[in-house]
Amino acid sequence: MIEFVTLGMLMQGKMSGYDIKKITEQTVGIFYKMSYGSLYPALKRLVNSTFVTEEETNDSKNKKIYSITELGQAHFMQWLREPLHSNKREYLIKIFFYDYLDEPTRKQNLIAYQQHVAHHIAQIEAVQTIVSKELEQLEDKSQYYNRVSVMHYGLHFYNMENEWLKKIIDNEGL
Amino acid sequence: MIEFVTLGMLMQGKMSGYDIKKITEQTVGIFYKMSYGSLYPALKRLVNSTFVTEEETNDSKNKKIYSITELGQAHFMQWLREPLHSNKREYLIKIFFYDYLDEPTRKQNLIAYQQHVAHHIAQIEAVQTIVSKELEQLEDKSQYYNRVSVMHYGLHFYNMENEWLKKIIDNEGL
DNA sequence: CTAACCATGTAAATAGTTACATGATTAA
DNA sequence: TTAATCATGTAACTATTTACATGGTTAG
Repeated sequence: MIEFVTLGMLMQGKMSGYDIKKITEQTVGIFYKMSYGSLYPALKRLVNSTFVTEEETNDSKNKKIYSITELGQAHFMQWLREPLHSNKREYLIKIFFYDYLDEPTRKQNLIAYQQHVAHHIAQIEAVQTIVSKELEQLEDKSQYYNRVSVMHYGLHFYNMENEWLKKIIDNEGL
Repeated sequence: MIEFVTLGMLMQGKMSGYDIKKITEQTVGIFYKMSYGSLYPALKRLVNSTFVTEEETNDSKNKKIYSITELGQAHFMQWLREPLHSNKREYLIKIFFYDYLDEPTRKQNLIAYQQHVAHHIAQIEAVQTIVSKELEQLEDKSQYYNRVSVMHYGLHFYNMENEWLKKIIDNEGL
């Protein structure tokens, strides 16, 4: 994961490890945390696999500038083209970089993802129907208030995602 | 994390590891994935620390029934009382178990969490103002469409959370 | 009788955090 | 001159996934 975020950040130009972390924080920092303890080893791995090159500045600041290679770009683009899968919010990182992706693939992947979301909504709604019937037969419903509220959260969450996806699929807003 | 989810599930009664996983899937499965590879070692650790006891059924099914001890309950409740912190959706797991928590602490923690959410919203809105000004000066705004959309996602997400929290703080809905 | 489900577990790999360690530069 | 920021890195730890391995029970 961190490798692709790093490659994605390097797509806009060469920079130091420190800068990669700073820009990551400023852009996708709300839902993706990057620590130096994972970033620097990742950069080393990326250099070893020739997806990235390292050049040392011999000026006073002893920093290293990383650039993405053509191989690295190809590797990144391959990852970007793959279908969005919902775990760990990786999809949001990918969508963040979707300006690099061609429109047909972008649309295709977003629609496929939206179908997953729609499926989740249908699933929760089905459970909700069963649960609300079961709750009716109980005297003390308040005993399950928080449990049921978390189920509602799921519904709110996926509905929000669905609305958002609908908009961006049609390139609305901005 | 898995220890507390496990303890939480055992709060409603004794059951097998298999059942713990099944119930976890059925309830918080949308945002928390539990695998046997983490569950069984966790159960072993919980038994070692006397938070849970294990009894073997000597019938045909060779299963083990786990029960939460008083010490385990105290340990779980201590965790539950702690402030909600937003990383990794742990807060949703906690809120799911909030029917076990006393109302004042529940309300206090939810309000504190809502303030974090409000802070995030303010932060994104501030960034949005700067970004939209910067975008105005560019000819090709569409180049940043997806990046900006992900920022909007953040706003939608936190607004959804804020609305949801507002409702459950006042014990509305159900 | 066989497929789906019940049931438990380990080993290796993956991924990442946290704490530590160091030192230069810049703005107040 | 001192606090903040720039800058890089390692080691130990924590947590979890994935794949493998095994075998019993139940419903159609």
